[in-house]
Amino acid sequence: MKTVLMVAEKPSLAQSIARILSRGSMSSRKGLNGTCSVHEYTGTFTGQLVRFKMTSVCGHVMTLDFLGKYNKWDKVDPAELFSQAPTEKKEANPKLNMVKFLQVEGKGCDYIVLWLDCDKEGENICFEVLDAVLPVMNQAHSGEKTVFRARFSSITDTDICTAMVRLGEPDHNEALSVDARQELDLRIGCAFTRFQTKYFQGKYGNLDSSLISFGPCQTPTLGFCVERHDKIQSFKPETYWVLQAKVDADKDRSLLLDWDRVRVFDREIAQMFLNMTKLEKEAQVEATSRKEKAKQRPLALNTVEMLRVASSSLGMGPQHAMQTAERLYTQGYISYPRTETTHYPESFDLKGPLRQQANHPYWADTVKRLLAEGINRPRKGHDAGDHPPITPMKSATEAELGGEAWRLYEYITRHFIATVSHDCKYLQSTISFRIGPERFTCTGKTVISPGFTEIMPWQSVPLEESLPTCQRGDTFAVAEVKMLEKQTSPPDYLTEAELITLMEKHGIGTDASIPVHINNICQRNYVVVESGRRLKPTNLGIVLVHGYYKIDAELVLPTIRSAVEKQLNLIAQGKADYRQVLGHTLDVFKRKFHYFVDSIAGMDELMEVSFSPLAATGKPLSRCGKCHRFMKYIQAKPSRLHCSHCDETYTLPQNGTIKLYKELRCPLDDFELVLWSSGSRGKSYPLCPYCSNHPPFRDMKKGTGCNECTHPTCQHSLSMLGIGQCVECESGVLVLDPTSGPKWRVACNRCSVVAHCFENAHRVRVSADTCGTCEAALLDVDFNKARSPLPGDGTQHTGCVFCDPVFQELVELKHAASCHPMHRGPGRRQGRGRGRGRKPAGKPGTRRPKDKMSALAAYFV
DNA sequence: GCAAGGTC
Repeated sequence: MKTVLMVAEKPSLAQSIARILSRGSMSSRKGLNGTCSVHEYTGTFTGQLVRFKMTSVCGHVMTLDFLGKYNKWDKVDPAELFSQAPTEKKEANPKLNMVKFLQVEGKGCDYIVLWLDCDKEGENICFEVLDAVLPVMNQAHSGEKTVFRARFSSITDTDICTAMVRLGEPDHNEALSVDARQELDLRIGCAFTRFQTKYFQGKYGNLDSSLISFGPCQTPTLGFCVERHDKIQSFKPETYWVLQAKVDADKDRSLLLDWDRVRVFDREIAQMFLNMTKLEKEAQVEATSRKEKAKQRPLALNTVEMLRVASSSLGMGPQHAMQTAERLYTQGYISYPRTETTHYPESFDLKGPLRQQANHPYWADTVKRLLAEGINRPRKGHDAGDHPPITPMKSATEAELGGEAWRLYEYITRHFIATVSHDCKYLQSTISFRIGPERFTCTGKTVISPGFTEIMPWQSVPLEESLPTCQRGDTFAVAEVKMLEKQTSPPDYLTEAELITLMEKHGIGTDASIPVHINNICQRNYVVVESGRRLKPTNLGIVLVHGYYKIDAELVLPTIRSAVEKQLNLIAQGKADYRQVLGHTLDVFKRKFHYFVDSIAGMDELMEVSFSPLAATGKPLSRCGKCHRFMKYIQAKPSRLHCSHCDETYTLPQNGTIKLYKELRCPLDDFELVLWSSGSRGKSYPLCPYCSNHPPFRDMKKGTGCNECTHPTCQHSLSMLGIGQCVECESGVLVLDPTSGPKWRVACNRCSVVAHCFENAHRVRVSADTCGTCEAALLDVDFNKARSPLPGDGTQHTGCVFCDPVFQELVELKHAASCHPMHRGPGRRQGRGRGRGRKPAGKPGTRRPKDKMSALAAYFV
């Protein structure tokens, strides 16, 4: 029997589609990566009985990057990234092992049906899948078609079944347009980012961002925030005047009337109108009207609307809201949360999900009434052909979900119920008055039936006292006419919700990536989130945007994306050649880049005003090995040491504190050593600022400390303080932390493993001798006489931390505090001794011992 | 260390 491989874009879709096509009779198993499942069933395909294997990828299989050597920032001129630097496709998520997985499942299959999402990205993924799978599939008989594309616009039985009988072919042009986008984004984004970062980090000490990034989505996103900031800054308040009249309605009630002229900006004119009206005793009713109006029930919920409401009403940032929604989805509480569609498919079962909510403690009454009286037909929304709108999938309580997840679920559910509720109906009454020659109006709203506002109370029409009944010609006594002086007020900073709307409107990002771009500009410290989730640009953000405006406004305008996308669409439609469009667009941006580099002084002038030069930043800390003057320690991200005399900057490891290390010097370059530590429960090690930036030995990596240095005799080096191979990671060595006493620590120089040992010992040294069993270096330990754990009155003991029975009791394995609990190994019990790294006595392990002697040997080779 | 796009 022949086999048909079918591939969807995500595991959830593979399951839904397989369930539809197999009519529920499939057998499922997990794939080798543990994430994707394979659903199998038999059926007919091109008139023959076949075995179907339905599975999925997880989004893109491949990602684009430069060849390795072009990722070295200090060796490559960013200008080279536009053309010379070659790119390669790498596996997008190596942990998922997607290529291998596809090949295992695809091996021996005869046909392939591609069920990827029906957008350009999906079309591109089709070819990523084919690249992986075609080489291992059975060879086609001559002329037989083996590759098929299923095109569907919703995940409904009819759509999926129709797609299956009308299979087409994947569209190469659409896929190519995505290849072009990837390459443009990569080359342009990286070139500008590297140039800006290096240029400004090399000049200023307090930028407070370790990366000055640029991108065709993130930069316009920042642009919106700064545009609002500029409007606020340049706002000049204007004074205006308003007439306000009050008439007596009943004996104890008065009505406030609005002036039909709304406001005037000339005081004398306002005064004139006041003079014409203030002596009038009566207000005459000129007209009355009563209109029934409706406030529309909401459209079905899509992603961006959910993110807007989450930000503005629930106070949840888009990134966080999306994570919460994803969790609700994987736990089965809501439907797929990434969709642009606001229209329920015709076959969508609205009553099913509604019935599930019929006993919910919060909205049972509303739901029961809807079910009894009949639901309202939802409004016609937009069908993007991706996924149905976001709806609840099962009932849940606050106690069950807790906190944030509950609040988002509650909103999604209330929104869903609202979409099948009736519109809110209210009566709008208007009375038009004349006082002297001036006209005034009074309007009031009274609710006829609340409709959906019952379940979305925050949308309800505010309760007002109804207007008095009257008719044309009636008169009311004027109680007061007065003139109010007011001022126009500036707009406030952009809210996240407004920003999302702007991004959506200009096509910046997609429903899935909008939260990422907003998060980016926060993380880069271009904007900060203020109260009410308003985004206030920082000095850095403002200077960048103003700089772009000065040099080349197109770099920050929202049109930068749409202009490129227009070109890409030509590729997709087969109207333009992929190579030509790519080459042309790269050429345009290469020119822009060179112009930007040549004009950078224009942006620098703005930087100077807000930021201090390196030489004027930081506090003197340690001495330079070249000039022996003090270098300044710059704490702001990225932390570094700067020697203003030599005009050199040495970067330091991030996310920790730096102190002077006893004024000790590196024997190689005479730089004073500093001590890096990662907080009280973490690790610490000395490092030489020069060696860390210019590793002296072949096997020492950039950015590392003395605990990775293979200097044969320096007392701080790995050679002198290293004990043995790490118990958990492959390449690390456990190194004694010489500063850690009296709570002595031995820490891995690569991973987060830390062993706490010999509390209260007053001296610990690494001996030149090694353990006969495991080849680790022995430790020489002196204990305090009063608190010695040694038998008898002994204060001195030499032994192996892993094998010595006395020491084993005194060693406890832990992970540095910064390590996430998820990645922690098994508990402390395993920590005694060498854990899984331990090898049986007398049998040398397969792994080369990385002890002192072997490290030395490696160095002398 | 960089972009934006999928998805987990």
